[in-house]
Amino acid sequence: MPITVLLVDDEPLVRAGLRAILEAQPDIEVMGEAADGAAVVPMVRQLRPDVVAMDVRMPLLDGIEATRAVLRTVQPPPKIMVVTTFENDEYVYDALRAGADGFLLKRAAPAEIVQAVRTVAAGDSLLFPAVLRAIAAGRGNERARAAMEKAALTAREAEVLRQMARGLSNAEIAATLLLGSETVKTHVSAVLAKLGARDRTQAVIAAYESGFVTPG
Amino acid sequence: MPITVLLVDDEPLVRAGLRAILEAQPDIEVMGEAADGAAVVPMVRQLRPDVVAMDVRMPLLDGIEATRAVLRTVQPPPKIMVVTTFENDEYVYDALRAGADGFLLKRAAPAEIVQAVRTVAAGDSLLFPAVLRAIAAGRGNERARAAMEKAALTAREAEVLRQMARGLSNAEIAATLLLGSETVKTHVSAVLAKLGARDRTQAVIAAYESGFVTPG
DNA sequence: GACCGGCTCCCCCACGCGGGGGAGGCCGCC
DNA sequence: GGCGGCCTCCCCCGCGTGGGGGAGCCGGTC
Repeated sequence: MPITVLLVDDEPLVRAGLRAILEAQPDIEVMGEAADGAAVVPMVRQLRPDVVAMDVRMPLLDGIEATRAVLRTVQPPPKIMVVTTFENDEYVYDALRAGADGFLLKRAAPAEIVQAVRTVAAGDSLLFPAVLRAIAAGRGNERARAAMEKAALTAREAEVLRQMARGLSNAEIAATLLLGSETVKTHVSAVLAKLGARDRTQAVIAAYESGFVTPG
Repeated sequence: MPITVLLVDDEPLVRAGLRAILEAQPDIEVMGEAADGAAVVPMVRQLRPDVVAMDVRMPLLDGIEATRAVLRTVQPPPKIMVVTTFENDEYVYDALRAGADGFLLKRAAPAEIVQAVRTVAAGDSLLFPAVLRAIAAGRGNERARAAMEKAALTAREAEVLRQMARGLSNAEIAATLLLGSETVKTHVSAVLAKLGARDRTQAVIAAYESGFVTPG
Protein backbone atom coordinates (compact mmCIF):
# COMPACT_ATOMS: atom_id res chain seq x y z
CA MET A 1 0.00 0.00 0.00
CA PRO A 2 1.15 3.48 -0.83
CA ILE A 3 2.48 6.05 1.60
CA THR A 4 -0.32 8.51 2.30
CA VAL A 5 0.56 12.16 2.79
CA LEU A 6 -1.26 15.25 4.02
CA LEU A 7 0.11 18.58 2.85
CA VAL A 8 -0.09 21.57 5.19
CA ASP A 9 1.09 24.93 3.86
CA ASP A 10 -0.51 28.33 3.56
CA GLU A 11 0.87 28.88 0.07
CA PRO A 12 -1.09 27.13 -2.68
CA LEU A 13 1.99 27.24 -4.86
CA VAL A 14 3.98 25.15 -2.42
CA ARG A 15 1.16 22.67 -1.96
CA ALA A 16 0.83 22.30 -5.72
CA GLY A 17 4.56 21.77 -6.07
CA LEU A 18 4.71 19.14 -3.36
CA ARG A 19 1.65 17.41 -4.77
CA ALA A 20 3.10 17.31 -8.26
CA ILE A 21 6.38 15.92 -7.05
CA LEU A 22 4.92 13.35 -4.69
CA GLU A 23 2.06 12.19 -6.89
CA ALA A 24 4.55 11.36 -9.60
CA GLN A 25 5.67 8.52 -7.37
CA PRO A 26 3.70 5.29 -7.62
CA ASP A 27 4.21 4.53 -3.94
CA ILE A 28 3.10 7.90 -2.59
CA GLU A 29 -0.44 9.25 -2.43
CA VAL A 30 -1.40 12.77 -1.42
CA MET A 31 -4.65 12.44 0.55
CA GLY A 32 -5.39 16.08 1.08
CA GLU A 33 -4.23 19.60 1.76
CA ALA A 34 -4.65 22.10 4.55
CA ALA A 35 -3.91 25.82 4.34
CA ASP A 36 -3.34 26.46 8.03
CA GLY A 37 -2.54 24.70 11.25
CA ALA A 38 -6.06 24.93 12.61
CA ALA A 39 -7.40 22.57 9.96
CA VAL A 40 -4.78 19.93 10.51
CA VAL A 41 -6.13 17.97 13.45
CA PRO A 42 -9.59 17.31 11.99
CA MET A 43 -8.09 16.33 8.66
CA VAL A 44 -5.59 13.98 10.26
CA ARG A 45 -8.40 12.38 12.28
CA GLN A 46 -10.44 11.88 9.18
CA LEU A 47 -7.82 10.91 6.63
CA ARG A 48 -5.28 9.10 8.80
CA PRO A 49 -2.23 9.92 6.65
CA ASP A 50 1.09 8.20 7.20
CA VAL A 51 2.98 11.45 6.87
CA VAL A 52 2.09 15.10 7.40
CA ALA A 53 4.25 17.54 5.46
CA MET A 54 3.96 20.54 7.74
CA ASP A 55 5.00 24.10 6.99
CA VAL A 56 6.45 25.91 9.99
CA ARG A 57 5.36 29.48 9.43
CA MET A 58 1.61 29.61 8.95
CA PRO A 59 -1.24 31.90 9.94
CA LEU A 60 -3.75 31.00 12.66
CA LEU A 61 -1.82 28.07 14.06
CA ASP A 62 1.85 27.63 13.19
CA GLY A 63 3.58 24.35 12.50
CA ILE A 64 4.88 24.00 16.01
CA GLU A 65 1.50 24.29 17.67
CA ALA A 66 -0.08 22.15 15.00
CA THR A 67 2.52 19.46 15.57
CA ARG A 68 1.84 19.49 19.30
CA ALA A 69 -1.89 19.37 18.71
CA VAL A 70 -1.68 16.40 16.38
CA LEU A 71 0.66 14.40 18.59
CA ARG A 72 -1.48 15.15 21.62
CA THR A 73 -4.79 14.21 20.14
CA VAL A 74 -4.31 11.56 17.46
CA GLN A 75 -3.47 7.93 18.15
CA PRO A 76 -1.47 6.49 16.56
CA PRO A 77 0.18 9.73 15.47
CA PRO A 78 1.28 10.25 11.87
CA LYS A 79 4.90 10.97 11.06
CA ILE A 80 5.40 14.72 10.91
CA MET A 81 7.88 16.17 8.48
CA VAL A 82 8.58 19.85 8.99
CA VAL A 83 8.91 21.90 5.82
CA THR A 84 10.83 25.13 5.89
CA THR A 85 12.39 27.75 3.66
CA PHE A 86 15.40 28.65 5.73
CA GLU A 87 18.06 26.28 6.86
CA ASN A 88 18.56 27.86 10.24
CA ASP A 89 14.97 28.51 11.07
CA GLU A 90 14.64 28.82 14.83
CA TYR A 91 11.08 27.58 14.54
CA VAL A 92 12.30 24.34 13.06
CA TYR A 93 14.10 23.49 16.27
CA ASP A 94 10.93 24.24 18.19
CA ALA A 95 8.96 21.98 15.89
CA LEU A 96 11.48 19.17 16.19
CA ARG A 97 11.44 19.63 19.92
CA ALA A 98 7.68 19.38 19.75
CA GLY A 99 8.07 15.92 18.29
CA ALA A 100 8.39 16.26 14.53
CA ASP A 101 10.14 13.33 12.86
CA GLY A 102 12.12 15.07 10.18
CA PHE A 103 12.63 18.27 8.36
CA LEU A 104 12.83 19.31 4.75
CA LEU A 105 14.06 22.39 2.94
CA LYS A 106 11.74 23.78 0.33
CA ARG A 107 14.60 24.27 -2.06
CA ALA A 108 15.48 20.58 -1.89
CA ALA A 109 15.56 18.65 -5.14
CA PRO A 110 12.42 16.66 -6.00
CA ALA A 111 14.28 13.40 -5.52
CA GLU A 112 15.33 14.52 -2.06
CA ILE A 113 11.79 15.48 -1.16
CA VAL A 114 10.50 12.10 -2.27
CA GLN A 115 13.23 10.32 -0.40
CA ALA A 116 12.58 12.33 2.74
CA VAL A 117 8.93 11.28 2.71
CA ARG A 118 9.85 7.63 2.25
CA THR A 119 12.44 7.75 4.99
CA VAL A 120 10.17 9.41 7.49
CA ALA A 121 7.33 7.07 6.59
CA ALA A 122 9.56 4.06 7.16
CA GLY A 123 10.00 5.25 10.71
CA ASP A 124 13.73 5.43 10.19
CA SER A 125 13.55 9.10 11.03
CA LEU A 126 16.37 11.11 9.57
CA LEU A 127 19.16 11.38 12.04
CA PHE A 128 20.22 14.86 11.17
CA PRO A 129 16.97 16.33 12.38
CA ALA A 130 17.05 13.98 15.30
CA VAL A 131 20.42 15.32 16.20
CA LEU A 132 19.19 18.84 15.70
CA ARG A 133 16.32 18.04 17.98
CA ALA A 134 18.66 16.79 20.63
CA ILE A 135 20.65 19.93 20.27
CA ALA A 136 17.56 22.06 20.34
CA ALA A 137 16.49 20.25 23.48
CA GLY A 138 19.37 21.86 25.28
CA ARG A 139 22.57 20.38 23.94
CA GLY A 140 21.59 17.19 25.69
CA ASN A 141 24.16 14.61 24.74
CA GLU A 142 21.84 12.08 26.26
CA ARG A 143 19.09 12.51 23.73
CA ALA A 144 21.59 12.79 20.93
CA ARG A 145 22.97 9.40 21.74
CA ALA A 146 19.46 8.03 21.86
CA ALA A 147 18.83 9.59 18.48
CA MET A 148 21.82 7.83 17.06
CA GLU A 149 20.61 4.57 18.49
CA LYS A 150 17.22 5.28 17.02
CA ALA A 151 18.92 5.38 13.64
CA ALA A 152 19.47 1.71 14.37
CA LEU A 153 22.76 1.15 12.66
CA THR A 154 23.71 -2.51 12.48
CA ALA A 155 26.90 -3.62 14.17
CA ARG A 156 28.77 -3.60 10.90
CA GLU A 157 27.44 -0.23 9.86
CA ALA A 158 28.44 1.27 13.20
CA GLU A 159 31.92 -0.15 12.79
CA VAL A 160 32.17 1.31 9.30
CA LEU A 161 31.00 4.69 10.57
CA ARG A 162 33.67 4.56 13.23
CA GLN A 163 36.29 4.05 10.53
CA MET A 164 34.78 6.84 8.45
CA ALA A 165 35.16 9.10 11.48
CA ARG A 166 38.85 8.21 11.52
CA GLY A 167 39.12 9.74 8.07
CA LEU A 168 39.61 6.48 6.23
CA SER A 169 38.62 5.99 2.59
CA ASN A 170 36.46 3.07 1.49
CA ALA A 171 39.52 1.14 0.36
CA GLU A 172 41.24 1.73 3.69
CA ILE A 173 38.19 0.68 5.63
CA ALA A 174 38.04 -2.47 3.53
CA ALA A 175 41.66 -3.19 4.39
CA THR A 176 41.28 -2.61 8.11
CA LEU A 177 38.05 -4.57 8.43
CA LEU A 178 39.17 -7.27 6.02
CA LEU A 179 36.29 -6.70 3.65
CA GLY A 180 35.82 -6.17 -0.06
CA SER A 181 35.63 -2.53 -1.06
CA GLU A 182 32.21 -3.19 -2.57
CA THR A 183 30.99 -4.37 0.78
CA VAL A 184 32.25 -1.24 2.42
CA LYS A 185 30.40 0.80 -0.18
CA THR A 186 27.21 -1.01 0.70
CA HIS A 187 27.63 -0.30 4.40
CA VAL A 188 28.56 3.31 3.76
CA SER A 189 25.45 3.79 1.64
CA ALA A 190 23.34 2.26 4.40
CA VAL A 191 24.90 4.58 6.96
CA LEU A 192 24.30 7.61 4.77
CA ALA A 193 20.68 6.63 4.26
CA LYS A 194 19.98 5.98 7.93
CA LEU A 195 21.67 9.15 9.03
CA GLY A 196 20.05 11.30 6.37
CA ALA A 197 23.53 12.29 5.25
CA ARG A 198 24.37 13.18 1.67
CA ASP A 199 27.99 12.18 1.86
CA ARG A 200 30.54 10.75 4.27
CA THR A 201 31.48 14.17 5.55
CA GLN A 202 27.92 14.82 6.73
CA ALA A 203 27.85 11.34 8.26
CA VAL A 204 30.99 12.07 10.26
CA ILE A 205 29.53 15.39 11.37
CA ALA A 206 26.44 13.53 12.57
CA ALA A 207 28.68 11.08 14.39
CA TYR A 208 30.34 13.92 16.25
CA GLU A 209 27.15 15.87 16.89
CA SER A 210 25.41 12.83 18.31
CA GLY A 211 28.28 11.84 20.52
CA PHE A 212 28.74 8.60 18.57
CA VAL A 213 32.36 9.69 18.43
CA THR A 214 33.89 12.40 20.58
CA PRO A 215 36.87 14.66 20.03
CA GLY A 216 39.92 13.33 21.78
CA MET B 1 68.49 26.75 -1.20
CA PRO B 2 67.37 23.15 -0.81
CA ILE B 3 65.75 21.60 2.22
CA THR B 4 68.42 19.64 4.07
CA VAL B 5 67.41 16.39 5.72
CA LEU B 6 69.03 14.01 8.19
CA LEU B 7 67.77 10.43 8.16
CA VAL B 8 67.63 8.50 11.42
CA ASP B 9 66.57 4.86 11.28
CA ASP B 10 68.15 1.63 12.39
CA GLU B 11 67.17 -0.17 9.21
CA PRO B 12 69.45 0.52 6.24
CA LEU B 13 66.63 -0.46 3.92
CA VAL B 14 64.40 2.30 5.22
CA ARG B 15 67.18 4.85 5.05
CA ALA B 16 67.95 3.87 1.49
CA GLY B 17 64.32 4.13 0.55
CA LEU B 18 63.88 7.54 2.09
CA ARG B 19 67.11 8.74 0.51
CA ALA B 20 66.08 7.55 -2.93
CA ILE B 21 62.69 9.19 -2.68
CA LEU B 22 63.90 12.47 -1.25
CA GLU B 23 67.03 12.84 -3.40
CA ALA B 24 64.87 12.56 -6.49
CA GLN B 25 63.55 15.99 -5.58
CA PRO B 26 65.58 18.97 -6.74
CA ASP B 27 64.68 21.00 -3.68
CA ILE B 28 65.58 18.36 -1.09
CA GLU B 29 69.05 17.26 -0.05
CA VAL B 30 69.84 14.36 2.27
CA MET B 31 72.84 15.47 4.34
CA GLY B 32 73.49 12.30 6.23
CA GLU B 33 72.21 9.21 8.00
CA ALA B 34 72.25 7.91 11.54
CA ALA B 35 71.48 4.36 12.61
CA ASP B 36 70.48 5.06 16.17
CA GLY B 37 69.35 7.85 18.44
CA ALA B 38 72.68 8.21 20.16
CA ALA B 39 74.35 9.47 17.02
CA VAL B 40 71.73 12.07 16.28
CA VAL B 41 72.76 15.01 18.44
CA PRO B 42 76.37 15.17 17.23
CA MET B 43 75.28 14.87 13.62
CA VAL B 44 72.65 17.56 13.99
CA ARG B 45 75.22 19.84 15.60
CA GLN B 46 77.62 19.27 12.77
CA LEU B 47 75.31 19.18 9.76
CA ARG B 48 72.56 21.60 10.83
CA PRO B 49 69.79 19.96 8.81
CA ASP B 50 66.44 21.67 8.32
CA VAL B 51 64.56 18.46 8.98
CA VAL B 52 65.31 15.27 10.90
CA ALA B 53 63.35 12.23 9.74
CA MET B 54 63.35 10.26 12.96
CA ASP B 55 62.33 6.66 13.43
CA VAL B 56 60.52 6.02 16.69
CA ARG B 57 61.61 2.52 17.59
CA MET B 58 65.39 2.31 17.62
CA PRO B 59 68.08 0.62 19.69
CA LEU B 60 70.31 2.51 22.15
CA LEU B 61 68.27 5.68 22.18
CA ASP B 62 64.74 5.67 20.80
CA GLY B 63 63.13 8.44 18.77
CA ILE B 64 61.45 9.99 21.77
CA GLU B 65 64.63 10.41 23.80
CA ALA B 66 66.53 11.49 20.71
CA THR B 67 63.91 14.13 19.98
CA ARG B 68 64.14 15.46 23.52
CA ALA B 69 67.93 15.45 23.35
CA VAL B 70 68.01 17.39 20.09
CA LEU B 71 65.48 19.99 21.17
CA ARG B 72 67.25 20.43 24.48
CA THR B 73 70.73 20.87 23.13
CA VAL B 74 70.59 22.36 19.64
CA GLN B 75 69.74 25.97 18.89
CA PRO B 76 67.96 26.68 16.66
CA PRO B 77 66.39 23.22 16.64
CA PRO B 78 65.69 21.42 13.37
CA LYS B 79 62.18 20.34 12.46
CA ILE B 80 61.65 16.80 13.63
CA MET B 81 59.44 14.49 11.63
CA VAL B 82 58.62 11.24 13.36
CA VAL B 83 58.62 8.17 11.12
CA THR B 84 56.64 5.14 12.13
CA THR B 85 55.30 1.86 10.84
CA PHE B 86 52.08 1.69 12.77
CA GLU B 87 49.32 4.21 12.66
CA ASN B 88 48.45 3.97 16.31
CA ASP B 89 51.92 3.74 17.69
CA GLU B 90 51.82 4.84 21.32
CA TYR B 91 55.41 5.96 21.00
CA VAL B 92 54.41 8.42 18.31
CA TYR B 93 52.29 10.31 20.79
CA ASP B 94 55.19 10.40 23.18
CA ALA B 95 57.45 11.73 20.46
CA LEU B 96 54.96 14.39 19.45
CA ARG B 97 54.56 15.32 23.07
CA ALA B 98 58.33 15.58 23.24
CA GLY B 99 58.16 18.27 20.59
CA ALA B 100 58.25 16.57 17.19
CA ASP B 101 56.74 18.67 14.40
CA GLY B 102 55.05 16.02 12.33
CA PHE B 103 54.70 12.36 11.73
CA LEU B 104 54.91 10.09 8.75
CA LEU B 105 53.81 6.54 8.05
CA LYS B 106 56.41 4.34 6.39
CA ARG B 107 53.82 2.96 4.05
CA ALA B 108 52.98 6.44 2.76
CA ALA B 109 53.31 7.06 -0.96
CA PRO B 110 56.56 8.69 -2.11
CA ALA B 111 54.70 11.85 -3.05
CA GLU B 112 53.26 12.03 0.44
CA ILE B 113 56.66 11.57 2.02
CA VAL B 114 58.10 14.35 -0.09
CA GLN B 115 55.21 16.61 0.68
CA ALA B 116 55.47 15.89 4.39
CA VAL B 117 59.11 16.95 4.40
CA ARG B 118 58.32 20.15 2.54
CA THR B 119 55.43 20.96 4.84
CA VAL B 120 57.37 20.38 8.02
CA ALA B 121 60.34 22.31 6.66
CA ALA B 122 58.10 25.25 5.84
CA GLY B 123 57.23 25.41 9.52
CA ASP B 124 53.58 24.95 8.65
CA SER B 125 53.60 21.82 10.73
CA LEU B 126 50.95 19.33 9.77
CA LEU B 127 47.87 19.90 11.82
CA PHE B 128 46.90 16.30 12.23
CA PRO B 129 50.02 15.48 14.22
CA ALA B 130 49.65 18.73 16.07
CA VAL B 131 46.19 17.71 17.03
CA LEU B 132 47.42 14.29 17.98
CA ARG B 133 50.03 15.96 20.12
CA ALA B 134 47.39 17.99 21.86
CA ILE B 135 45.44 14.83 22.47
CA ALA B 136 48.52 13.03 23.66
CA ALA B 137 49.20 15.94 25.99
CA GLY B 138 46.12 14.97 27.92
CA ARG B 139 43.12 15.90 25.82
CA GLY B 140 44.06 19.50 26.39
CA ASN B 141 41.67 21.52 24.29
CA GLU B 142 43.86 24.51 24.98
CA ARG B 143 46.82 23.20 23.08
CA ALA B 144 44.63 21.82 20.34
CA ARG B 145 43.22 25.25 19.69
CA ALA B 146 46.72 26.65 19.61
CA ALA B 147 47.66 23.94 17.15
CA MET B 148 44.85 24.96 14.87
CA GLU B 149 45.98 28.55 15.05
CA LYS B 150 49.49 27.40 14.33
CA ALA B 151 48.15 25.99 11.08
CA ALA B 152 47.60 29.64 10.27
CA LEU B 153 44.48 29.45 8.20
CA THR B 154 43.61 32.74 6.55
CA ALA B 155 40.31 34.36 7.45
CA ARG B 156 38.72 33.09 4.26
CA GLU B 157 40.07 29.58 4.68
CA ALA B 158 38.77 29.44 8.25
CA GLU B 159 35.36 30.56 7.04
CA VAL B 160 35.37 27.89 4.34
CA LEU B 161 36.37 25.24 6.87
CA ARG B 162 33.49 26.31 9.05
CA GLN B 163 31.12 25.74 6.15
CA MET B 164 32.76 22.39 5.40
CA ALA B 165 32.08 21.42 9.00
CA ARG B 166 28.42 22.18 8.38
CA GLY B 167 28.40 19.50 5.75
CA LEU B 168 28.13 21.83 2.79
CA SER B 169 29.43 20.95 -0.67
CA ASN B 170 31.73 23.26 -2.60
CA ALA B 171 28.81 24.58 -4.62
CA GLU B 172 26.80 25.24 -1.47
CA ILE B 173 29.70 27.00 0.20
CA ALA B 174 30.07 29.12 -2.92
CA ALA B 175 26.41 30.05 -2.68
CA THR B 176 26.44 30.92 1.00
CA LEU B 177 29.66 32.90 0.84
CA LEU B 178 28.80 34.49 -2.50
CA LEU B 179 31.86 33.11 -4.23
CA GLY B 180 32.65 31.26 -7.41
CA SER B 181 32.86 27.50 -6.95
CA GLU B 182 36.40 27.60 -8.32
CA THR B 183 37.36 29.98 -5.56
CA VAL B 184 35.91 27.68 -2.98
CA LYS B 185 37.93 24.84 -4.44
CA THR B 186 41.08 26.91 -4.05
CA HIS B 187 40.33 27.61 -0.41
CA VAL B 188 39.40 24.01 0.28
CA SER B 189 42.66 22.82 -1.23
CA ALA B 190 44.57 25.31 0.91
CA VAL B 191 42.76 24.10 4.02
CA LEU B 192 43.50 20.47 3.19
CA ALA B 193 47.17 21.26 2.65
CA LYS B 194 47.56 23.24 5.85
CA LEU B 195 45.73 20.67 7.92
CA GLY B 196 47.52 17.71 6.41
CA ALA B 197 44.15 16.33 5.42
CA ARG B 198 43.61 14.18 2.36
CA ASP B 199 39.99 15.11 1.84
CA ARG B 200 37.28 17.28 3.33
CA THR B 201 36.19 14.56 5.70
CA GLN B 202 39.60 14.47 7.34
CA ALA B 203 39.60 18.26 7.47
CA VAL B 204 36.29 18.27 9.31
CA ILE B 205 37.59 15.63 11.71
CA ALA B 206 40.60 17.85 12.38
CA ALA B 207 38.24 20.76 12.98
CA TYR B 208 36.38 18.77 15.61
CA GLU B 209 39.47 17.26 17.20
CA SER B 210 41.14 20.63 17.52
CA GLY B 211 38.10 22.33 18.96
CA PHE B 212 37.87 24.62 15.92
CA VAL B 213 34.27 23.47 15.89
CA THR B 214 32.51 21.72 18.74
CA PRO B 215 29.55 19.37 18.79
CA GLY B 216 26.38 21.18 19.65
C1' DG C 1 9.31 -25.44 5.30
C1' DA C 2 9.05 -20.28 4.08
C1' DC C 3 10.46 -15.85 5.31
C1' DC C 4 13.32 -11.95 6.50
C1' DG C 5 17.21 -9.23 7.94
C1' DG C 6 22.10 -8.78 8.05
C1' DC C 7 26.46 -9.44 5.69
C1' DT C 8 29.02 -10.19 1.73
C1' DC C 9 30.24 -9.11 -3.14
C1' DC C 10 29.27 -7.74 -8.05
C1' DC C 11 27.80 -4.63 -12.14
C1' DC C 12 27.21 0.14 -14.33
C1' DC C 13 27.22 5.10 -14.22
C1' DA C 14 27.30 10.18 -13.15
C1' DC C 15 29.34 13.55 -10.62
C1' DG C 16 31.70 15.94 -7.13
C1' DC C 17 36.08 16.15 -5.44
C1' DG C 18 40.87 17.12 -5.22
C1' DG C 19 45.50 17.93 -7.67
C1' DG C 20 47.97 20.23 -11.17
C1' DG C 21 48.68 24.18 -13.38
C1' DG C 22 47.90 29.57 -14.41
C1' DA C 23 46.31 34.48 -13.93
C1' DG C 24 44.71 39.02 -12.44
C1' DG C 25 43.57 42.47 -8.79
C1' DC C 26 44.16 44.23 -4.26
C1' DC C 27 46.66 45.65 -0.28
C1' DG C 28 50.40 46.24 2.99
C1' DC C 29 55.36 46.04 3.74
C1' DC C 30 60.06 47.25 2.83
C1' DG D 1 58.68 51.30 -6.95
C1' DG D 2 59.00 46.28 -6.13
C1' DC D 3 57.56 42.41 -3.61
C1' DG D 4 54.73 39.00 -1.38
C1' DG D 5 50.43 37.45 0.61
C1' DC D 6 45.61 37.04 0.04
C1' DC D 7 41.53 36.58 -2.60
C1' DT D 8 39.37 35.73 -6.73
C1' DC D 9 38.53 32.85 -10.92
C1' DC D 10 39.87 29.71 -14.81
C1' DC D 11 41.60 25.33 -17.30
C1' DC D 12 42.29 20.09 -17.49
C1' DC D 13 42.24 15.48 -15.56
C1' DG D 14 41.94 11.17 -12.73
C1' DC D 15 39.60 8.94 -9.39
C1' DG D 16 36.95 8.09 -5.38
C1' DT D 17 32.42 8.48 -4.16
C1' DG D 18 27.62 7.52 -3.99
C1' DG D 19 23.23 5.77 -6.31
C1' DG D 20 21.01 2.27 -8.96
C1' DG D 21 20.46 -2.24 -9.61
C1' DG D 22 21.25 -7.63 -8.44
C1' DA D 23 22.76 -11.96 -6.00
C1' DG D 24 24.20 -15.57 -2.73
C1' DC D 25 24.83 -17.06 2.12
C1' DC D 26 23.62 -17.48 6.79
C1' DG D 27 20.94 -17.45 11.06
C1' DG D 28 16.88 -16.48 13.46
C1' DT D 29 11.70 -16.30 13.25
C1' DC D 30 7.14 -17.76 12.35
